[in-house]
Amino acid sequence: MSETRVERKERTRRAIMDAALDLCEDSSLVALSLRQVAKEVGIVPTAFYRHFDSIEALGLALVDESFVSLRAMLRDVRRGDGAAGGYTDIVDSSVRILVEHVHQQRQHFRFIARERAAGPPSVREAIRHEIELCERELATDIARLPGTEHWSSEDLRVLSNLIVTAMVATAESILAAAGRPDLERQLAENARTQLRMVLVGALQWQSRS
Amino acid sequence: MSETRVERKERTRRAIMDAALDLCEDSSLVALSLRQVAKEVGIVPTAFYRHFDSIEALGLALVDESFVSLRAMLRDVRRGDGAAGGYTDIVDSSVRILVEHVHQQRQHFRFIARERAAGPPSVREAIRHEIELCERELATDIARLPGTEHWSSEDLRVLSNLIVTAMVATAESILAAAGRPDLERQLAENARTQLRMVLVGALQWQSRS
DNA sequence: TGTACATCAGTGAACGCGCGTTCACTGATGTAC
DNA sequence: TGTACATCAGTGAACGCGCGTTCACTGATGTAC
Repeated sequence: MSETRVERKERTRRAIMDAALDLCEDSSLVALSLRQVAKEVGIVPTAFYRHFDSIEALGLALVDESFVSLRAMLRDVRRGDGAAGGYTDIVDSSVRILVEHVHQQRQHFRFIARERAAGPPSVREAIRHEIELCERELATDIARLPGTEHWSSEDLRVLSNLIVTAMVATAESILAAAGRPDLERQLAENARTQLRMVLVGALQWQSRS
Repeated sequence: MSETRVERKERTRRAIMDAALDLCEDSSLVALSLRQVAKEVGIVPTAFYRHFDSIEALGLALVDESFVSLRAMLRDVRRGDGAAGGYTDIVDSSVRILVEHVHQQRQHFRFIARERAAGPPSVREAIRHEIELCERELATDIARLPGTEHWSSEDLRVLSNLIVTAMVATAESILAAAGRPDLERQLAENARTQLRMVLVGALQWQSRS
């Protein structure tokens, strides 16, 4: 016996999630049918119910999975892989890591970008919540940078929200630029410039007020 | 005769567009059916074809219409209604105008935010193009601010992209906060802070480089 | 180890329903003379 | 101004199709003894 029943079930579950990511690539979860997914996986439509109650429940599982990818990226950024210190290095390494992860986890990023605005209400809410958690984490990271020692937690949150917004937008642009390396390099350069503007501006703005 | 044939046709066309904006409020254009729209309008499904070739064509018409609203807003911002001069006033009046327009043109903003990521490819492309035009316009406005006289057009575009991104995100948050005035006031305050950080940072960053 | 029974992922038929699109049509509005 | 004809927004029947969900089922895997 090469596979237990549990392993086999898990494999089908994976296949369903992969099929869903593939099939809603060009539209949205709200336009995805259970039968399309079942057909792609190679199971009969009713077998879908052995794994998920509905497409919406499948969507929530995909949100969880996508944010596992995204948190792995944030860990890399936090660890500052390749950065020797100083704002320029933080900016360069962060953008490089972002671009890498967008390529490696293309479908997850695309899923979040899309369903954040267009998914079923519960999926939108789940994504909104996860992004808020990311903003909190980033805020505590920023609080460790030199020059932010006396910031209010609200100011930290506002800055972190701005950075997350800009990086989400950058990720979306890079996804849209797939297969045009020149454009992509330009977008990464723009992202670096924007991050520098924001960091310099925030520190400057803070010391004035 | 109270109405000509042309007027009557125009009225039905309007009703179709309004019905579509209503019906895809909670999902997306890609999940909207021609029959739902026809039913909402009170015409037979086949009559839809007298006005649009497909739901996708209807979507493109809604993009055009939505950006007429959005450009009207940008004109108000540019005119600086209520601003006496100086960055603080520009920021305050711009955010106030944004919040007002988001309320007045709620469905158009929601439509753009949603279909930008989830619409049919042609609709996504149309929105992307229109937003790029807005960024160009904003770049020429920024070029008129004191302190930006010698900026490269690329830097102007990068800054303008950042501002548009932040304002789109603010609009989305305000839409999500509908009916919670306290939260909404907080979001507007955050938007003002972010705009100030960005403007201060950009000017500071520029003079260093 | 062998047997009897339980579990449960996946099957397949069936249901009523909404879908986009075709087609020939109706009848009020508009126009040419 | 009156008449004959053209236009065309909206009708209604019909089509084949994919949808979610129900139900009773099969047969391989797992477990208790």
